[in-house]
Amino acid sequence: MLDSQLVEAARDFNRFYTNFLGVLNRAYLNTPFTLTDARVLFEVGSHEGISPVTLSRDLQLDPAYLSRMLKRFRNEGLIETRPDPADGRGQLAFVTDKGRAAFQELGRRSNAQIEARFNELASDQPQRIVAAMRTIRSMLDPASTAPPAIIRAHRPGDIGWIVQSQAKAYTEEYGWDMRFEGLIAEVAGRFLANFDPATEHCWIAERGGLNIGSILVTNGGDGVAKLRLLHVDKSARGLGLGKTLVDECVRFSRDKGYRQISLWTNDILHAARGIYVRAGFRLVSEEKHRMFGPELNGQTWVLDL
Amino acid sequence: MLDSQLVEAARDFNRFYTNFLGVLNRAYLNTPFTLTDARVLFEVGSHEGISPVTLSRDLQLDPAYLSRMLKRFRNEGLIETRPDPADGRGQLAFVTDKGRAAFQELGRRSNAQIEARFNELASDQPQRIVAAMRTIRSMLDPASTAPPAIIRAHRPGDIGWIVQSQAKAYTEEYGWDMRFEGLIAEVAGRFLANFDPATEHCWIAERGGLNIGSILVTNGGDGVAKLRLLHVDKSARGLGLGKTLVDECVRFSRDKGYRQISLWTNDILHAARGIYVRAGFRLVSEEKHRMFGPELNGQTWVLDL
DNA sequence: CCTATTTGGTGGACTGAGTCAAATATATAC
DNA sequence: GTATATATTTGACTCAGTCCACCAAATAGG
Repeated sequence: MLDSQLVEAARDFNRFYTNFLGVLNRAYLNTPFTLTDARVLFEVGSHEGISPVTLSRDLQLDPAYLSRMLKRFRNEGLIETRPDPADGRGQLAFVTDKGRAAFQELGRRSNAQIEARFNELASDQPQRIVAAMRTIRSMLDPASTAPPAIIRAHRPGDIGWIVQSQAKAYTEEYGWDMRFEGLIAEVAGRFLANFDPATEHCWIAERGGLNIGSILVTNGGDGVAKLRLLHVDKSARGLGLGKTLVDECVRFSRDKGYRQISLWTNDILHAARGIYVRAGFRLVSEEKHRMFGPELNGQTWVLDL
Repeated sequence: MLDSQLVEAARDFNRFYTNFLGVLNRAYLNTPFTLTDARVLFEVGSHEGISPVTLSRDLQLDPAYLSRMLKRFRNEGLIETRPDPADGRGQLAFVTDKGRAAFQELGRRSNAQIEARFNELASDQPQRIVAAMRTIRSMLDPASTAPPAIIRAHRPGDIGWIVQSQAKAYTEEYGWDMRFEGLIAEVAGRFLANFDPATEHCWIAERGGLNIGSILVTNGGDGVAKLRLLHVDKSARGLGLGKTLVDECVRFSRDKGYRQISLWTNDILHAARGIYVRAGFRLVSEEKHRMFGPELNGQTWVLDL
């Protein structure tokens, strides 16, 4: 059965990760806290006003054990508890300043451990690991919500990411050949080489430290802004990110005094075309080409500002 | 720092997975074994003839504790130990039939737990989870970093990877600014755009599906081959990969009838310089520049073929 | 060859993390 | 009002895991 292999593999991973976490959790050996202490402190610190029941349910701890632990923390001045005004039986836990300091110190140690691990890895491995972790988590824990996407200016490495992610995506999805990667690498390279912050910009959409989308505006001269390299990673489609990115470009171009935005795309990229249409672009020319292997319909769209 | 979000995300996953494993491990509650018992029994069962030292190292257990545990297992007829013929101090542990039965029963329970989880998921989710688990494992488990490095021609996405990994590395290590990324993106883009397989080549060093190094030869005209974009990821340094890549380029250039190879580098890249020197390159010119921010010593090296 | 040091394994003694059962007080259901 | 469920606490216990000291065999150094 196919399933049994998967189960076996998952079990194997669990054994491995049990060991791995065991090693990481040794970090607490130099502190006065046990792993469980740390988990509780962390939970109280990050959900102020949490009740012991919730705590014991979330962390799977014996209420008696937890009660004593909270008492200890109270005596050590790490937390405070107040009666729950809404329920005479319950109470709410808060960290004191001292508790917060301890909790942040634990966080720092924990981060340092992981950072040390990540530093031993190849440059793009941490991102892949985190992406994989997110995959697992999103499936095993449907309640977990993806962190919100943010849009920011480009940073070192981002331009390479744009080239790589788009090259891979279009090769896989449409069978384009490497000339496409060559084209975007050149476009991206020229953008950086002649970058004029006053009239040009690159936006990267990022979610939880992972890049998920990109777009850029370059100065085409003659009052025309060129919109280029719009792309949204397939893991982030359907969120309206493409529209947001395009809107951002339009707003930027208008602010900077361009009179028109133009862009070049290919008709098979339906999702992108929909975005352009809704943003008010109009198709001005179209020609068949074979620049990337398969026969394509190249299109030029413009928007007057 | 750039990485802090990733670290945070990894820590978050670890917290989640600690809980998750905690729940799964409740499977042992109905058996006479603790989680640690089960881990040891599993390890002995799947590595017959394993020695207690190895066991205590692999599972991070106190040798005294383990010794007592093995004694208990021996008394209960679950395992047998024989003296190690190769080392009078050591011993080797084997499971008995009864032990094997117990160990398989534990495996069944464990599988059942995971199966139950998987059954609640959509049809393709288990596969994706397992794939993600493999990703994580292959990167975090040093033992599985074993696969040898291979060197191959470039494929879609590789050029973007070159740009990204080098931009990140040189920004972090030497503080170069984004103009550097622009330069290499342009170089890489032009390479692909005008790619002539008869006289040019790109090599990617890969290990276990991950890119770890690159180099390329372009036609500089006039019988001169240009060696460009040599880079080895920090996770793969010290393996002689740089040398191998350069040698490959030299051989290729000789085969293709070039009369000389030339390259441009910066003197602070000591490791690279060592490789060039050993390959027989000689320094022909040098000039200070500030192309990437900090003041650098650009150098041109050549090798007559 | 003898001596010093390291490594594999074991027993004694302890501790404290975590469990189980019972008690108290408040809330909710009918 | 009674009955039952929920939140928290206290008492009493146990056993998983640790620390230290020791023995026996192996290895290293002179």
